[in-house]
Amino acid sequence: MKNTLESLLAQALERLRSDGLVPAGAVRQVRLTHTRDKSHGDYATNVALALAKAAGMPPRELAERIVAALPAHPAVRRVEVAGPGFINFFLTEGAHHAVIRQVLEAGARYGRSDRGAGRPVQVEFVSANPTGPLHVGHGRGAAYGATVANLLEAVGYRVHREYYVNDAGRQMDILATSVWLRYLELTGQDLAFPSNGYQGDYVWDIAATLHREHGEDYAAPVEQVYEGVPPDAPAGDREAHIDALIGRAKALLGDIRYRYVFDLALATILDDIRDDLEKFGVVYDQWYSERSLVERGLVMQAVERLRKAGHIYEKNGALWFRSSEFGDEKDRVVVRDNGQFTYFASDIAYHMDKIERGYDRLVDVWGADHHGYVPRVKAALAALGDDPARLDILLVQFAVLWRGGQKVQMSTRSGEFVTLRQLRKEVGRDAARFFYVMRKAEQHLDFDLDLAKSRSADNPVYYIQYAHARVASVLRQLAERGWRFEPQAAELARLTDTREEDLAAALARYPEIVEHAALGHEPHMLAHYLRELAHAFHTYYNAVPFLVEDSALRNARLSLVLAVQQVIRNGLELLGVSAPERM
RNA sequence: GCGCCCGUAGCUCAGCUGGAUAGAGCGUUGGCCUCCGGAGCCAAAGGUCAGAGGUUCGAAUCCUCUCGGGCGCGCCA
Repeated sequence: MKNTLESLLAQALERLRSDGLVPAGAVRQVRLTHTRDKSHGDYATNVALALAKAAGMPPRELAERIVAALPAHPAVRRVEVAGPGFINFFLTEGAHHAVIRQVLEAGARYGRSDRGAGRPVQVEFVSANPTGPLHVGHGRGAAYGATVANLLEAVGYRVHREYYVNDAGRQMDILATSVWLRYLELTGQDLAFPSNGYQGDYVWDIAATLHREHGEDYAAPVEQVYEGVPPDAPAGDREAHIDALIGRAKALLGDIRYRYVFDLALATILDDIRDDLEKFGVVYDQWYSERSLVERGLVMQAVERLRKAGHIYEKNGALWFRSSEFGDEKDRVVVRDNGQFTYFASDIAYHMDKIERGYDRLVDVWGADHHGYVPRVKAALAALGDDPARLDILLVQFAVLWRGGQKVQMSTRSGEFVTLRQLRKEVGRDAARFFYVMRKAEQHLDFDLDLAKSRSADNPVYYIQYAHARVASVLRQLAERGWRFEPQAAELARLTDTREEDLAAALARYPEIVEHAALGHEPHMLAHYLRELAHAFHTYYNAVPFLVEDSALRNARLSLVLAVQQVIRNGLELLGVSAPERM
């Protein structure tokens, strides 16, 4: 409907343009919105206000001219100029009700569009280091990224979901060494575990696997391991300490055995993360290995490309990328004085590769604490000759958990509630997925665990799901009374109650909500919409009986209610939340 | 110090990219089932949109400054 009206307006403006009244390009100014107040009709536009100056006439007068030039349309009952120069559209009753049949006919497809025209988009999200289980902080990135991906798909993009696996850095060496040290402890030796090592129980678990499957094959005397290693903090430097231990692990194990421990740790943790996300309803098309970037020489190629383009220089024995010429606040090292690539160098290569894989748009979902990193990645794309505007970096603020009116401490040490797995176990997948995307991404999120678990109206997830289940229940009642839903028998024109009109209007808005949420990367809009729709439904349910003797009216009301159910189901599907038939 | 995000009802937040009288939920107060699921509904009270300037027909929304909160500023990943 909205599109129809927009095209009518475009035609009107085109006529006025050929009369020389409005400038070329005016059509792009067309912006149609739903009215908040019913006395302003169903849709309104402010084009006349926006174009008044360029047209050189008062807004109201221009509005009148536009209305006069507007082609007639059967769904439009009346068009009027109001206020300072708004043009308000009033639709016919039939137009209001038409959406009900549209929803029922389109079913699961209702709300989807081909706006993206199948263009390929890559969405990269979570990408947490595989050095431990997913933290509750990663959960928001997971829920948000997955929902943004779903939304983009719904509006017609071809979406590729990707997880970038940082399997090549120093953190992974620390993990492998931590596992090996725990393994040495399992062989019965005592040692002082490094303060900088990974302390979690999962490290013990991996070490136990190694011990169970390979006995003492990976053992070495602790005295040899620690011989000549500089002291740990607080007496010494913890970084130097752990680096020396990594070196010792590599030396004593040799390349092959070290790599085995490393890969065992990586595979175990990655399996855990994959499983965790799958149970959270988050599935990837690809897990992209940083190590593969290095091994294929892509990192070297990326640096070489920058060098050839004249954006690399040497200083203090290191290679620097002149990112400050592309909007970054300072230049950045890509190759350290010890010859190793920095993490940033891999990231340049990774984004170069993304572009080369032919995506139209790139979406990165990052934790907001990485925001300082945005300019340098964009700078790299620009320096490589690509358009940085093709990359959208979406920053997600942290979530703070609350229980019993208190902030939940989330330190690894306290052993309190830290993993996504635990969160899922406590509040369930549906509540977790919904709560994570309830707020816009750049807003800090207060995640109320008690509320997420409560089964009441206070809890928006249950409130929405309950509306869906209630419709299912109505259908069960229908069958018990020996009736069936007969859509052909429905006389939609009988739906004249204001609550029925409100519901139909809400249904008509759904495709626009999806499009808006998708293009703006704002899943919270869909979450809010569904709550409003559920509210309109509950109000209707309480006020009007559906299962009445009058077949034409009964089937009309059932049509409306089933359409509501369909839209709730479609919306929840995009959010990754289930739509139960009974609760 | 510099940069990014945020500041809207007692609390948690929306506000459709500058529109018409700023909206929800919770909480508070008062109501509603012999009827399709009370995990529900209705109503009332509650606002200097942090503050001050500016831009214009029109600002919670855009610009500048001030105040307050969060985060970030490595040859770490």
